[in-house]
Amino acid sequence: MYAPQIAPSARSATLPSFGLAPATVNLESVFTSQPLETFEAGEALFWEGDAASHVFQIVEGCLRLCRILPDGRRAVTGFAFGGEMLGVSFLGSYLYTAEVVTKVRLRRLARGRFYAAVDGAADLRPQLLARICEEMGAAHKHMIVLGQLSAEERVVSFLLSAARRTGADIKKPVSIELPMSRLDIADYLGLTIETVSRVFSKLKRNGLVGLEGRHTVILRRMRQLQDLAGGMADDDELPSPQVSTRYSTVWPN
Amino acid sequence: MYAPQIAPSARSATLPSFGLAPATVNLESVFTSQPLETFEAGEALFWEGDAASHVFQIVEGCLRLCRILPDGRRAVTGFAFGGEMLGVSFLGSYLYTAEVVTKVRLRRLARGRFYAAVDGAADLRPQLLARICEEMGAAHKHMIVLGQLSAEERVVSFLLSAARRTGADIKKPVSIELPMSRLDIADYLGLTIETVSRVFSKLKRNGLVGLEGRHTVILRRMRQLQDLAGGMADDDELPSPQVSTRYSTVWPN
DNA sequence: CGGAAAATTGACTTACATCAAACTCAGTGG
DNA sequence: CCACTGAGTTTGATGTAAGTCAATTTTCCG
Repeated sequence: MYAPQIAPSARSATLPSFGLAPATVNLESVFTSQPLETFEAGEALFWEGDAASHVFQIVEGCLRLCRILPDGRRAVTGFAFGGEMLGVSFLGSYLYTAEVVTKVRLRRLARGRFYAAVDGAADLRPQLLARICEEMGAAHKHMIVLGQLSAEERVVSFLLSAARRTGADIKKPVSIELPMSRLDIADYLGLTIETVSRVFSKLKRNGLVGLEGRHTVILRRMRQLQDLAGGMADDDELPSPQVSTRYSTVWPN
Repeated sequence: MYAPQIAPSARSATLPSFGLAPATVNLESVFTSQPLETFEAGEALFWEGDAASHVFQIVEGCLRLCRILPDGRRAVTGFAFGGEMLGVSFLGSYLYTAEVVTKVRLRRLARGRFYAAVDGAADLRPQLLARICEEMGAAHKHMIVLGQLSAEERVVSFLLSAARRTGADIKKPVSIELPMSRLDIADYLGLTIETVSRVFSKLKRNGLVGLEGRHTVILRRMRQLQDLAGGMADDDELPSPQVSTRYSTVWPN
């Protein structure tokens, strides 16, 4: 899992709904009447510790989610992209600062209104829970990456997560965009810039990836990359599509 | 936070509900008609990857929540104690194996029934969300511990989290019980047994803690311990008691 | 008690961090 | 259009926190 934020649930967007699916409404529809806002690179959507006043639906762009420790160290806890929601799983205040990496277009809704809307629609409640559960799964996975994997394993699993985000077949070479800086990646993976850079260089030297400019990586040897990921390559996207699409009014399980 | 599982919400249990609080039901009450089960040390409650069939309410005891990587490495993603719930934030299958550290007494409920019960009571829905948000906050905190803190900082922040669990005043010396083994702690903190042990010894040598047997630690110099925790000592237990107790029928914010 | 598992301690190694250049490249202005 | 600039990145040399390997020592349970 690339971003610990609520995943875009690509399936429900891309699959036709057949005759079966009664999916009357989906979570995204809650935002449809909200105006589209734009944030430029460098701006902050909200700050860690701020009262969590809104829930956001990212339409496009990339955000960096981070916290600063008292002594200045920075932890990037995740990235958020178009199609995801932000701010759903916070209690009173935001857990992190959300900063724009590349120009973001989004819709927002006051938390109270968001929850009221979801709470009022029996269809939506299980969808919200499912989203949060996905986010939880991502957080757990990242814990393991940070706690158990070597530098190389961390970087490779990051690249593979990014690849998976594209939706492309993960068996075949893919070109991925990494809009964030090396520092962002380093702070996300609990490494230094230099270490991230050295792993990139080594992967390139061994022909596993190609680097084009600062922000695009071509993953070439998918099999070998999988092997280097130390077991954090597989198992995302657990096979449970039934929740979001087909039986959307039913609680998980 | 110590355990990434849903916190016991100590306040709602200990505070009187005054006249104001209309709190008709609380989340725990959903389990009251379920029989009390017992699990002995070493048993597993469920396994990572199993279909997530039940939600558990831990009455007493301690559990270790862990995942095994393909190559045998083990990650302990958290511990669970009496008063907490387990299995709430899973989609289709359990994200980790739950193993009993010390004899556990619990009640369980089929997930479908649990969610139906919560979904049917407008009072309970915000409570469930609040619980999951707390769990999310704990997961985020642990990410930072694993990604940014030194060995000493990790161990100290672990000790302080354990101290906070006791509910005692965190300014004054406390004696804490650590029922889990050093290996469990090491795998939780992304360190080795030896490193954990060395940090314990150093803290003892410097008079910051006392060690009595394998499982009890006396925290003596709270101020200095706080300083060594590298900024992960404070800020749990965010001031948002309103959700669970006083306005329990209202969504956060 | 005795014995095995758990924990501690010590000597040594290593993966990653740190410090310090050099290089790249996207803007900007001449 | 190209030189200049500075942030971002890569590369290299060196340092160090934590890991590994290997004995002890402690604990606790029968």
